[in-house]
Amino acid sequence: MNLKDLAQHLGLSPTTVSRALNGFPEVAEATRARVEAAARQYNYRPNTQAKRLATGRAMAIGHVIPISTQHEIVNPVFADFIAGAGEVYARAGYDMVLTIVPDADQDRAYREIRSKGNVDGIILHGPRAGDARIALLEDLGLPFVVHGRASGISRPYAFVDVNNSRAFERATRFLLDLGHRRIALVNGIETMDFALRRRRGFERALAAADLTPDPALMVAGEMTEAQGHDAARAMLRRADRPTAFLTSSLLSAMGVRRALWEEGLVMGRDVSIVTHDDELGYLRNGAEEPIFTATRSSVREAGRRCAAMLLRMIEAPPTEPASELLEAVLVVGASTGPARNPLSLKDNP
Amino acid sequence: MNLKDLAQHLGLSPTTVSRALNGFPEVAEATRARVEAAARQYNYRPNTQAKRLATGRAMAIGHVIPISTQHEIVNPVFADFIAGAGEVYARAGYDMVLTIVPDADQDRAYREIRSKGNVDGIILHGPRAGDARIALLEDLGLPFVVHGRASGISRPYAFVDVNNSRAFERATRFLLDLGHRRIALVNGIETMDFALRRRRGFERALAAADLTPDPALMVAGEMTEAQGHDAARAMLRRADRPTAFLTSSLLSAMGVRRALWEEGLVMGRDVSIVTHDDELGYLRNGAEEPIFTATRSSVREAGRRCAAMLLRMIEAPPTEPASELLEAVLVVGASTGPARNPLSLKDNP
DNA sequence: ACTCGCCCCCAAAGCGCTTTGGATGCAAAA
DNA sequence: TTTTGCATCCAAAGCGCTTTGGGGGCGAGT
Repeated sequence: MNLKDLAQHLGLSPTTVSRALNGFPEVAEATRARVEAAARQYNYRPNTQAKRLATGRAMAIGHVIPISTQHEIVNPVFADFIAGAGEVYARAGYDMVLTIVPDADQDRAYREIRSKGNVDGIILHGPRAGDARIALLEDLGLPFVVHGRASGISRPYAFVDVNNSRAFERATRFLLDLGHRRIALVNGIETMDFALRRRRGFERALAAADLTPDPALMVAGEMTEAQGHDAARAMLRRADRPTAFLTSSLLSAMGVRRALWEEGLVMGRDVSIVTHDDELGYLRNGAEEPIFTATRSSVREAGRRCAAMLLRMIEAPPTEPASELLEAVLVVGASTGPARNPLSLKDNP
Repeated sequence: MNLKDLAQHLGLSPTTVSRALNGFPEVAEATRARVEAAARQYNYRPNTQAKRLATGRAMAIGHVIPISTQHEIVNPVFADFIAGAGEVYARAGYDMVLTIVPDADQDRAYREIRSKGNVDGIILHGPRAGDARIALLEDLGLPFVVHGRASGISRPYAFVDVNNSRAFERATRFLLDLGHRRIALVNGIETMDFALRRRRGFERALAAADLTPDPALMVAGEMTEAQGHDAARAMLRRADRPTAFLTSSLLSAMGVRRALWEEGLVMGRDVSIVTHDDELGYLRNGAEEPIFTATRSSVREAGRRCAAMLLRMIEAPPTEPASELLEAVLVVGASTGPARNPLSLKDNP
C-alpha cells in the first residue's frame, strides 16, 4: 500500500494525501480526518527510502564505534550510551545506524558515510587528545557531537562531556581530607582524553596539597577487573604501599577490592577506594546504598544529551557549537575511611 | 557529484556509467576503466537513498533491542554481539540500524519497521520461551534470525544459539565427578530462554546422578556482581551449604567469589565455581590461564554467525530455515577442585 | 451581475539511481 | 553485396515520495 494507492482509494490526489498526512494547512480538516482514518485502516506507512530521497534528509544518525585491532576490546559503556541516545532518536523518529570500524580505517569510514549520505549527523565516540577526526568531520561539513573532548583542539566543536578532571580532583581531595597521602591511580588508557583529564585532576589535587605524584602509584590500562587486581596487588606488595586507590571504573575497583582481600586488608578500613561510576545497567554500585565511594555520572544520560544536542543542531544549525559539561557527584559508600598508619596495620587485625 | 554529473563529465549516458560501476557485462572494458578512474578522481559515491529506492533493497539490517522498563538493564552482551555482527555487515556493505524499544511496544515496533521498509532483515534478541515475536515476524514476511531460541515454538525458524543445556549439563557433571553433591545454580532470569535451558541441563545432570535439585540452591536473577554475591552469601550461611556454584555469567561468578571470601572460604579448595563465559571484550576470564572454570562460547562469534546467516537468507531465500548450534567448551581454571566434607571445613584453615 | 480573493485541491516535475527496450556500428557469415 | 549477430551504448520509464505552481469553485465585496 503506497501513497498512490491510498490516494486512489480515497478519490484524492497523492498531493493532497501527502499534505494531509504531513499536517500542511492547505487541506480541509474534514479531508484530513478522512485521509488519516484511511491511512490507519489500510495500515499505510510512507516508504522511508522514498521519503528520504525526496526530502534529502536521511532521518538517521550515525555512530561510528572504533575497534582497536590491538586490544580487541568493545567499550563496555557503549551499550548504555547507545540506549540513552536511542530513546531520544526513537521519540524524534530518527534511526540509529552503527558502524563498526577498525581504528586504521576511521578516516575512510567517515568520508564514506558522508558521501553515501545515509545519515544526517554523527556522534563521535572515544575521542583522544588532539583527535584528528574532529577536524575531518568539520571539513566534511557533517553535523557532529563528540562524546567527550579532545585536549589540544582549540577550534570550538560541539560536545557533551563529564567534568572528569574536576571529578577526580574532588575525589582525590576527599581522600586527602581523610588523611591519605599515598594515593594510587588506576586509570584507563591515557591516549583516551577522558583518562588524561582524570589524571590531571588527580595531580592537581595532589599539587594543591604539596604532594608530588609517585609514578609507581600510577598505572593506565584496560579498565578490567583483572587489570585492577594485578595493578593493585603489585602496588600493595611494595614497602611504601598506598593507603588509597582511585580507579576509573567499577570493574577496576572490583579488581582492587579482590587484591585487598588477598593481602588480608579490609576495604574502607585499611585501604580506601574511590572509583568512577558510569551507572551502567549491568554494573550497579549497590542498590540503595553505594558499595564504593564514587564519582557518579550516568553515561546513559550523556547519551541522551548528545543525541538531543545533535538533533537540535540538525533542525537548526547554530552559529556557535554548543557544549554541555556534566558534573559528576561524589557519593560516599563503604569503601573509604580515614587513613591509618600503614606501619600499624600489622598490629591491628 | 552525482551520476548525471559524472556521466556528463565523461561524455557518457548515466546508464552506461551505472552499468560500468556495477560490473555489468555490456560495457567495454576500456570504458569501464575510464569510468572507474573518473569516479575515483571525483570521489563519486552513489547516493544510498536513491539506490535503495531504485533497487528496493535497504542494504541494512535491523536490530531491535528490548529494554524492560522494570529492571532498566541493558544487556551487557549486546556490545560484543553487535561488534561481531557489525564486522560481517561492514564487509558485505550493509548498514546496521539499531532500535531501542520498551518491552511493551515490541509488536508495534516490528510492524513499523516492516512497513517503513528500511531494513532487509532483522536479528531478534533475547528470545523468551514461546516468544510471540517469532510468529509475528514470520507473518510479516521479513527475513529474520533469532539469537537464541524460544522453547515451545515448534514451527522451524532460523536461529544461532549456544547449546546451553548441554553446556550446563556438562559443567554440572564435571562438578559431580569432583565429588560435589550440593551444587547451587545462580542463573539468569528464567523467562529468558537461555536461562531456562541452562537450568534444564543442570537438572538433567543431577537426575542422571540420582540427585534431586534443591530449590533453596537455585536462584534466578539479573546476572550482576551484586546479585551473585547476595545469592551466594545467603546460601553459604545455610547449615547445609553448597560446596559448588554454577553461575550464568562472569559477573555473577565474581560476586560469588566475593561472598566466599567474606565467609572465609577459599575458592577452588573449599568451594568450587563453574561459570558460563561469553568472552566479552571487557570481561575476560584471565589472560593465558582461565581464572574460573567455565563453559566458554564467544558471543561475538555468535554475532558473526547470526549476521552471516541472515545475509545468506536475504541473498537467497532458503526453503528450510537454517540453524546453528554452537557448542561451548569447558575450560578448567583455578576455581574448581574436589569436594571437601563441609563439616571438616572448620578444622582445616 | 461581475470581480476579487480565498480555500481546496490537483498535475507534474523533481530527488538520484536502476533497468527495460531499443538504437547504432561493425565484423563475420551468406 | 546483403544479412545476421554481437558488442556498446543510450533514451526513457520507473521506484514512492515531496513540492512547486497553478486552477476551479464559491462567498464576499462593489
